[in-house]
Amino acid sequence: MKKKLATLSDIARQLNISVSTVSRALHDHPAINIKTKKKVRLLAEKLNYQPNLLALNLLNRKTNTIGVVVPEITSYFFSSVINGIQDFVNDTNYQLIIGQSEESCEKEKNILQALAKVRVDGFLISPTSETVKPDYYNGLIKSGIPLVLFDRDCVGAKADKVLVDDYDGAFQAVEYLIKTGCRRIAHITGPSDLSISNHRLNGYLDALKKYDLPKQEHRIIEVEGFSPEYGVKAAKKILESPDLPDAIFAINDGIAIGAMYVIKEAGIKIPDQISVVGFDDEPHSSYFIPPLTSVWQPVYDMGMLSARILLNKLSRHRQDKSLRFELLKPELIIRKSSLNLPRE
Amino acid sequence: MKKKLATLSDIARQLNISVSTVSRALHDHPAINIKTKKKVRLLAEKLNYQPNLLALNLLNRKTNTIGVVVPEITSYFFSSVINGIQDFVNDTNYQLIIGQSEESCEKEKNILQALAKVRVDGFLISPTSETVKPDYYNGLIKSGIPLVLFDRDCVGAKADKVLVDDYDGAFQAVEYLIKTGCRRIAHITGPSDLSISNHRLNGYLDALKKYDLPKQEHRIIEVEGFSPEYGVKAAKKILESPDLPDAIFAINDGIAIGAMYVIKEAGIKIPDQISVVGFDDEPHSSYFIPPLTSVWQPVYDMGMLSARILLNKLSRHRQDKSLRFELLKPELIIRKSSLNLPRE
DNA sequence: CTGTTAGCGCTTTCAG
DNA sequence: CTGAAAGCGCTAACAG
Repeated sequence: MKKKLATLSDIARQLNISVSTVSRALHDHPAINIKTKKKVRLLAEKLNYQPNLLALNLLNRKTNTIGVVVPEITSYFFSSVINGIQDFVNDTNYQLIIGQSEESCEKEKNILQALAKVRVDGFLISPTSETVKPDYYNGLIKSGIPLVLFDRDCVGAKADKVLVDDYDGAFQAVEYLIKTGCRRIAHITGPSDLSISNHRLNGYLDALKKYDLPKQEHRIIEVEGFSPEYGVKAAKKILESPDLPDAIFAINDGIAIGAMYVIKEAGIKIPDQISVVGFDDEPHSSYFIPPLTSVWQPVYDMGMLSARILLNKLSRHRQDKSLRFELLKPELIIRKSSLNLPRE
Repeated sequence: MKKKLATLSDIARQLNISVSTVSRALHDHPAINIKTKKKVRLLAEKLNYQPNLLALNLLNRKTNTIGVVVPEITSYFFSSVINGIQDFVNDTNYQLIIGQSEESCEKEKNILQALAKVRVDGFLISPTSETVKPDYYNGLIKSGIPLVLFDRDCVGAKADKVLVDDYDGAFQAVEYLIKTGCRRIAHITGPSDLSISNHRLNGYLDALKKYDLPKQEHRIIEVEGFSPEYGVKAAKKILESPDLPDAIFAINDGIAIGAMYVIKEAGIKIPDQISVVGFDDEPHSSYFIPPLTSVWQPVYDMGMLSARILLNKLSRHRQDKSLRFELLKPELIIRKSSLNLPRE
């Protein structure tokens, strides 16, 4: 049933010339008679000839595809990064193959293995929250497949990296809260294995330190996931305590949104009684009431840049060993879920 | 620099046997000496031999990849469908290549063309809002690449289809609004070329008709996009009119959220003065205050089912001409952005 | 200007 | 039980 598409030799046979002539004609090789070219082109058109990329790939030992592996695709964050990657790659002749690790280290490994088998030319990876050791990554690199890590770091991986300065984002957010008068600032942090959790936590702690505010263990709540239901849980725990905070800095918008929900339901006023700040600046966040103050990250750019770096590396034949480490700057977007900064 | 992986002939040479023997040994061919098998296996292991899929693909004229083309990947809706597809495909040896048409018919065509060139075995497509004519789809099908359409229909396409009963979802929503006492129900509809827009609009109209409520043109507002900002625009237009509605049924949650924002800002009470109902039941929707009533769709199942149908078709050698048409049932999830249904 | 040949890595007859 | 050879579709070096 499978219809066979026309091949070079089909054309060659019908025209009584050799395959190589046909190939050359189609590639506009200078040393080919104009008339022959025309003949070939015409027939190719008529037969709807499509070069068989499989053959080319085999010949070139190159597939012009790159593998993108992210923890999940449904979050605004990762899908936007992928968008950036796509848009960059669109202007090239590369294709994307996308895999989801679902935060499972083993799944990630399987995907990587499978994609290596189909001979992707390179990888764009955001590690799972379980991924601790860089061994497998380094194995891939050693076997000749370049790889760039984005958003999440994996220390020890000998790869290019494109990260966001999470520490700085968190610091900005918390410093801002302090400047607006908040003194009892709670933090909802993420899984402690995750680089971004730690960086944001450190930003939070250092901001407190800078203003001589004490670190209070009971104000730091850890959640295992990033969706609103975890925020709900965390916020309930916070509200149970008699010692209410006057601000909550959440690891991301999903958590912040869940928290806001609980707080508002409890009749507590945002931001008058409690300020709330998130991270990611998701598109819906500005439509809550009050609109959520959040740390914006250059997600799209992160995708673009990662792709650019990978393709760049791919195009250089002589592998240069230098590794790029890019740290993109986040930006605090102030909305009404936090107090106004009094003019200084 | 590109490290060459071990090939069959590498193994053959080192063992002083022929490639075919190696190939057979690795495939556990019955007619091969056990000792030879062991030798071969051992060396293959040691050399970390990986079969070259490119060669296999060329040989089999099959790539074991399927192309997924959606308007966008950043929306919860499509990324969840993709999730379903992924999960189904994971248990097979197929890979996914994902493309975004960005609602542009031309872009879609380009992607389809590119993916056909890399010889994907089949397509899973959700047409753009511009796509009207099924010609290109039918061309692909005729050329031997099977294709299933999901979520959005394209009349005339000779493909399997997996759709959601949008008409029914809309009807449920509006009937419910009527039963809770709403009489002046506005509808924010989507691009009129889009099948889902029309089906939902028709559901809305027929529900009105069933209860002898007049169709009022000025209560039907069309938007060109699905994100909150369009909802904001539409809601502002609605609020400008002196003749306020007592309910708004929005084409999707994004629009509903934008509308809710404007309404609440205007000091109008939801649901006391205006009920709001969306479509899609996005994960954030239940965390707004009031939580958004919405029509849930079996997105994940839609992905699963589409993939199942495609792979099924791919596995049958003799193409059976029968086309499947699946209409999945949506479900109204009642929350507090609409009035309670009085017990009947 | 054009044809012949070899080879990318693998499977599969066809012969031993 | 094993090997030789052909072929998937294409390109490129080498001859004319």
